[in-house]
Amino acid sequence: MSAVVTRFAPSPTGLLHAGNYRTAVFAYLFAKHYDGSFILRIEDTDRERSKPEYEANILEALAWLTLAADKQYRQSEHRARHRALLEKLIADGAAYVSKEIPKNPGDKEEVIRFKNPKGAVTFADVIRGEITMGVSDLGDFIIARSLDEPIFHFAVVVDDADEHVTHVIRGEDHISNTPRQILIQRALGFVEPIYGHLPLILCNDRTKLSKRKGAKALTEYRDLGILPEAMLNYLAFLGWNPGDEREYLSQDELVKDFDLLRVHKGSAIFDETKLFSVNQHWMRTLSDAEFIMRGQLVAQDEEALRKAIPLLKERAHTFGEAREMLSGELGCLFMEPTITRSKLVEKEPAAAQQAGMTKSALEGLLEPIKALSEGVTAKAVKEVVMPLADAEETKGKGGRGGVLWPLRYALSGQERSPDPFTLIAILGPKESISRIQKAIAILE
RNA sequence: GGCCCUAUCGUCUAACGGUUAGGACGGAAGCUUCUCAAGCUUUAAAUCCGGGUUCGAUUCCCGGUAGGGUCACCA
Repeated sequence: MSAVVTRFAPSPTGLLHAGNYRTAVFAYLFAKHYDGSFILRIEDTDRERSKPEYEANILEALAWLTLAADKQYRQSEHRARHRALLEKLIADGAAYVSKEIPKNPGDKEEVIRFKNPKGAVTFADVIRGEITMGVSDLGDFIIARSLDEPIFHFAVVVDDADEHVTHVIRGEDHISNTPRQILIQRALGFVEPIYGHLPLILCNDRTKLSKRKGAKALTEYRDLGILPEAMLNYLAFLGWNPGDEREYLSQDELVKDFDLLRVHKGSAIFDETKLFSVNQHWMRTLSDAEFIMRGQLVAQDEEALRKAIPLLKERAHTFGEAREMLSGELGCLFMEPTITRSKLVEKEPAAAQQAGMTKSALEGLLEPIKALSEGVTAKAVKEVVMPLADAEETKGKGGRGGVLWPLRYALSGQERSPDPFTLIAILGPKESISRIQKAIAILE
């Protein structure tokens, strides 16, 4: 049995989205699972619409997803071969030059049509079983605009045969193209590859994913701070699963377990929320150093940044979000916050508006915190501070919150933030004292 | 409209005739807790409908219905 060869054949006529790349993922995983090869063919036969920047984007996206092609070429490089076979088909009488009345601007007055043998074509699809389609209605379909301008159907058939592609793995939207391609194959005497038509990836409205409907280019997710291993994992699980209850698989594991036979027939909706949650999982598997590097995280205080990583790991779903947090809700770790008196005394019982209780609570924290050493852990801080807060609670003066709220607010300047123990551990006792003293000053 | 494909919780899916129809994401509740986040626990939530076949259908067959794809001198 010959080695498995699959291909991904995008046309560089736009930015490709997750649905397009899911096809690449499956073709890649299938080939690699069987130790075969994966070919990238840029289908640039449409000279008008093909653009170098789109091709560059495809290359970038594939590299990001770590889907390495064993071979890569542009379809236009095979023009001579296409021309030769077109001539052969015409010589054989299987195709002919046809005079046309141009219907649209750009239409040729002469094209090459394939002589349709009529009848029906049946082919086997690994995912769907046998499919039979009548072919008469197609008429003598066009296979080239001229000897040097083959149309998709023709170029695909020739290239797949020449590259010894054994499995044509592509989207379900190609099912109706398959019969005419098989007709061309037969006329050329090529062996028929095995087909596997993947279910489509849909938008929320259940129609084919498309840029027009707001589907992001795959590279946008990269820019948002999605990890390639997360995207790969998520994409692989759209229409496939390993058959057990594992949800997070690495590329190696995917290659090991992937099989076309377990691919679904029904289409799936692309769910960004789930993608983000998968991404969070993969972010959490990173070491703190990797997290900083791969997330391209920067902060004035590198030491504080390092200490803030665990916080980011529990909060951020993407690196973009992590970067925002560093200057947003976690900004207090790097910059002194501005605080207001009214927020500071928010937990003060209504009876005592003089802020006296808050002030004394903060003052009571000064000495114990001062006694802490630099590099103290959040747990150790809690052991010192919590008893003080508990004491307030037993005195019935507003509970722990009477101490913890002003403390946390003095340190963070935020209504919502990590707990004060963690804050002190990251800021260090010295900076913490400084902030608490400023809060006390406001209450004078 | 013709042709083709498809159909399990809101979403991704498991269950190759026999399960209390399982898991994950999301949701809700509780615990924890000064807040947020996380974590832990609990919970709601599905076999499109109708016929067959069978002792027994999510599963096999047929018919509906619904959704999708495709009908270019694009790919």
